[in-house]
Amino acid sequence: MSYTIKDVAKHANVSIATVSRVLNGQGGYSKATEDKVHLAIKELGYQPNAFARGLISNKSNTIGILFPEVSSQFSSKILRGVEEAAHRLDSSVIVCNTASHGQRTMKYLQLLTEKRIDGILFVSEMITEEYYKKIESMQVPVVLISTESYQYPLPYVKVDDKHAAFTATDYLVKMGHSKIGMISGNKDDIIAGQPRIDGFKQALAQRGLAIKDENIIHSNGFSFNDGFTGLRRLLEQSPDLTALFAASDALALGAISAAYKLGIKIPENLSIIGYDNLPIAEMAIPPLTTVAQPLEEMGIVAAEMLFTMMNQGRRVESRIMSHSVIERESVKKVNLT
Amino acid sequence: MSYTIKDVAKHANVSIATVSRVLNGQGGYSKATEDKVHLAIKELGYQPNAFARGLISNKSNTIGILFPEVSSQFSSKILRGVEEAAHRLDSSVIVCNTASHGQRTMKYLQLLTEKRIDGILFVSEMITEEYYKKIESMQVPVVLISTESYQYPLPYVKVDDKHAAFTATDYLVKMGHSKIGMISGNKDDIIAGQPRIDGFKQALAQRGLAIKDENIIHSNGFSFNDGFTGLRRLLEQSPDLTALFAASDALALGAISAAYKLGIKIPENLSIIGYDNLPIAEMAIPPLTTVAQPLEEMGIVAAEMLFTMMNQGRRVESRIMSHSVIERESVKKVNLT
DNA sequence: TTGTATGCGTTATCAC
DNA sequence: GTGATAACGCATACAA
Repeated sequence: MSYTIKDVAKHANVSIATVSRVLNGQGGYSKATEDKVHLAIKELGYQPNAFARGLISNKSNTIGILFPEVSSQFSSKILRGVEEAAHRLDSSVIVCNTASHGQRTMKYLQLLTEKRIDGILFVSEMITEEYYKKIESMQVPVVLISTESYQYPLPYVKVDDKHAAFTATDYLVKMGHSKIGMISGNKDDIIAGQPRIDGFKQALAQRGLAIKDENIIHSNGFSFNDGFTGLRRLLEQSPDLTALFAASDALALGAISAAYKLGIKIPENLSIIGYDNLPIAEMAIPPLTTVAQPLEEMGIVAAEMLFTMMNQGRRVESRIMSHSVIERESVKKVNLT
Repeated sequence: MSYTIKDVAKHANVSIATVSRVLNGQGGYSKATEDKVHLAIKELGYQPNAFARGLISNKSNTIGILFPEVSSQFSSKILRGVEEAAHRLDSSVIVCNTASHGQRTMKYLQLLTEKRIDGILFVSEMITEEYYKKIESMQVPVVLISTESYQYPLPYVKVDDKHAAFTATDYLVKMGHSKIGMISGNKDDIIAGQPRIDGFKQALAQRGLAIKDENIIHSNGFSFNDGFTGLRRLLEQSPDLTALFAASDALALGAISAAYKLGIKIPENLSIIGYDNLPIAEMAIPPLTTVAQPLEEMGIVAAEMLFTMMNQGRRVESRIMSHSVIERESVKKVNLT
């Protein structure tokens, strides 16, 4: 197979202990032997074996990250950030696509345990009791991304959904709109669903605007199709809306598409603000004004939190990342009445 | 730390050999001991240690995949497929973002070697001599995705770029267009650049249409921005084009955006066909007609190829995946003159 | 400054 | 059917 320190030792005429020492740069050897060893390593093309190292150190230099769906722009951006942070610390990242499926998630956790990964990142999903117990038994640090747990003491990094939704809605109001609708995600989603609805309502209330149920459409999810069908339904209920807050960029894009079919001009006839600031927001026609979540940075921050937990063994504070509205061209300023 | 088979053995009053046997379901033990062992495993919450197993088997049940950029819809889709196939075989996948950077790529390969991954997937990038030597020394199967190597005998899975570009262009011709332009990627890219240009030209030639240099814009890449600026440049050179083949969906979306700014209606004034069929194609306004690559399936197929190489140790045939045009609304049928 | 020996958790080869 | 025990490749405590 491949060479071991034993081979290197023989080749360099030293003991394996010495080889191990120079390999880890621990000092305690002469320059001469160091050179000898390095030479032998090079000549043989020796490659350290992470299995053997891991067996001793009980560390894998690998972290695991679980997504409900890896192939979304949302996930990709986070993954990009995580990967970057991990790479800086010579760590690898294993991706897991849970498909929001309990059994599948548990299987991943099992695999990750056996591989003795150093930490876990959990994205966008609720932590069930089953997950938590498993995680706890793994004795490994965990950080939540874009979700949080009310029942279990797990650190997280996310934006304040309610606040961000408030900001989005308030932006619409500031631009002169008073008849504002919303297409929300699933309202049973206590992280990304209800809080954004609450933020929306609170912004209206604070400005003294009426909150009407027929101005809100509750979708099943946050997808393009949800937005597409959502807009039709919304406009049937409330034809006179002048502005719309979509709880995700995908929803917003779907709404824009539906508007296009319906002959409704954006932003002339209807202003739309999204949520997320995915790459697609910029590509939309018109370019989508939206509330940005710093996804890539969230990935970096979460990974860094994980590493400090791993390496320094200390607890870490959750982080609320700041959001901001990115003004593009889907919202029109309107004269206040 | 965590329990070992030794603990389990003691707990069940058997030897570690027996524990190992039932753990691997090898038979050669009585039902009674089997139950005893299973019970002990459960009671202790024993977790096998992949390090120890790997040390013996020299297998990690992990594969590595290298992308120039993980956070693109293109990469995500492939990753999704790979992940799916790997999961079915209880394998994990480590993602690496090379940023098309030689040194970074080499470092990843180094990490993957040390971790004794079972196979490598290489996406969208040229294999340099340096990479190939490293890969060869790793003694591990490799499959290329959406790229191929003319110098090294590495199996790949991709679509036929030239053919697909031909198909796209020919579709435009069949729809009645004769003044057709192209925004290509980098023409120095011998995989996704030049071949698509060749396919474009060949389709025109076959139909007896003139091939004019000013009808082709060579971008630096395949991005939205390249398409955005590309369309302006193209139209300056050739104002009377009625149709456009964009060598990627991102290019196409950029072109659509530019057209929107320019007051050019798609498809009334200009028909556009893209390449890739990413999710964004469907979200475009108008929805983009495009040549589809089955990205997710390519990921699955490539991973499966890798696994048969790994497990059966035999060589494997490269796969040309079939493409198809997805008709949406960005191409208008025109009367033949 | 260097070498010897032990153990990390498993699997596998022997014996019994 | 079952149990010792020797690897696997490395790090490290202890000797020298």
